[in-house]
Amino acid sequence: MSPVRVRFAPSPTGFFHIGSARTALFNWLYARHTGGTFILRIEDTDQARDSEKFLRLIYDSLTWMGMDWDEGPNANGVGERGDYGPYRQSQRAEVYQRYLARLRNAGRAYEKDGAIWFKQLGDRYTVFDDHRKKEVEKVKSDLVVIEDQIRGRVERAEDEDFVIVRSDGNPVFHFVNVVDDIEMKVTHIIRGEDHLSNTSKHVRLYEGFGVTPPAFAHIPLILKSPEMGQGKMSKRDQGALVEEYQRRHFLPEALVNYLALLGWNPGEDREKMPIAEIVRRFDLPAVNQSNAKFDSKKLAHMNMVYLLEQPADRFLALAKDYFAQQPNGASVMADESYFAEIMSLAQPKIKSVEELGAYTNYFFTEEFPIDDKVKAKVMGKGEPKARLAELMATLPAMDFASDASIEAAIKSLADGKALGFGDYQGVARLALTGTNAGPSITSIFRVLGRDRTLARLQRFAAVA
RNA sequence: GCCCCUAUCGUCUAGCGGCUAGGACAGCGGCUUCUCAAGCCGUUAACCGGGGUUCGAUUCCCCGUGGGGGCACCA
Repeated sequence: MSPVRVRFAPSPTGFFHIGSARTALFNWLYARHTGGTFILRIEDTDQARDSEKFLRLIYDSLTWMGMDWDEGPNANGVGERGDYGPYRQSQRAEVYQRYLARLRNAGRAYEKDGAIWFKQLGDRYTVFDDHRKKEVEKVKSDLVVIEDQIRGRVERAEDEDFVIVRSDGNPVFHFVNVVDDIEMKVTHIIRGEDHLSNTSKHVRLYEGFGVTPPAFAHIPLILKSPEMGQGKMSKRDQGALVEEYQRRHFLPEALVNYLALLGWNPGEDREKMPIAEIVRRFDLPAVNQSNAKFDSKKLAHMNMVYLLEQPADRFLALAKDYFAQQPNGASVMADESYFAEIMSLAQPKIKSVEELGAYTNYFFTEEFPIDDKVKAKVMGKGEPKARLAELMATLPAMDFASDASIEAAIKSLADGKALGFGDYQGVARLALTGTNAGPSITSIFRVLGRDRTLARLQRFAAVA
């Protein structure tokens, strides 16, 4: 069997959609699983809608998700690699001319209304088409049989001539897609199910060229989640674009892991897996046949699990990346070791990098807000003002060397009053952070330091 | 309207003729705990309907119904 060659063939007409990313991923996984070649081909034949900046978005998104391509344009936008180029359809006009000539010589192409049409073989008749509200010419012919790797045998009638070159001279998708797949020796076409109906056209085209079609594998589509409504996920839907996850500092490996699970199952109840294992387990027959609804909660959970297990230095890098984009980022990161200390406190507690700003805010400013609901709750129970006063009295002599020494000091204070640690924890946290959520109170004491801790307690006591 | 694909908890899914229908996310309850998370334990929840085939159908076939896609000089 010849080595596997698969391709991802986006057209740069919009933002990089999550569904496109999943199609790319399945192709990439299959190439890596089989030791084959992953080709990136740019289908930029629709000049009116294409744009250079969308091209870069495709390169960036694929790279961010870790999908490297063996052939195609270089990610920096300069030049390309591979023996079957050019890899942008806008530069392949000569190839299309050659293939058009082949079709003409075979009597399978003709001109009408200034466009060039592909000719079906068989007896002709006309019929009124309800959908298009006009008479159309049909051809009596055998059904096209598609042996799909995921869906099995699919039969479909392909009984009309169709345009392959527009009257403005630009070849259409069906034609260039098939020509390029032949020229680039693609062995497996893995694409969304929305192309299944087109496949009969493509098979006819292969026949017209006298070429055996490659294997087809039509993967299920990604649908909107129930709260988003009905139908296929579209560019306008919340969470539909890859760049959104990049912007929100998701971990790309979490997104990839989640996407791999949408329409594919590795068996053995495995879900969270390193990419090497996904590559090892992935195969076409295990891909599902029914569409999947997108679940942002499950993605968020996957992201959290990945985040929790990151080594401290990687988490710190992610945090820096995040704060670099925040308005107050520079001042927050000014003291490197202080910043690192706080990030290490935050890592086990947050669910996503984008929570970092709000979660650590009070470490970097005295202007943090006080949560009124929390305040009402904390101040309404026991004698918080008395506890606050006791804490302030104890503070000057407290040993700030470690969390343990701070904890011991507070505990002995509590013991002396026949109280518990919790009687001090809540009010101290409120005074120091303005909320009821955060790292251990002893860590907050230690990191803030004696002076700032005391000052905040005093300030709070004055207004509480 | 025509054509194609599809159908198990709310969601992602396991199941490939005989199962107490399993896992994950979400939900709910509890434990743990200095708060909040996390974690741990438990729990609610599903085979779309009707015909066949078979000793026996979630599983195979057919028909409905639901969902999705396509029917362009878009890709």
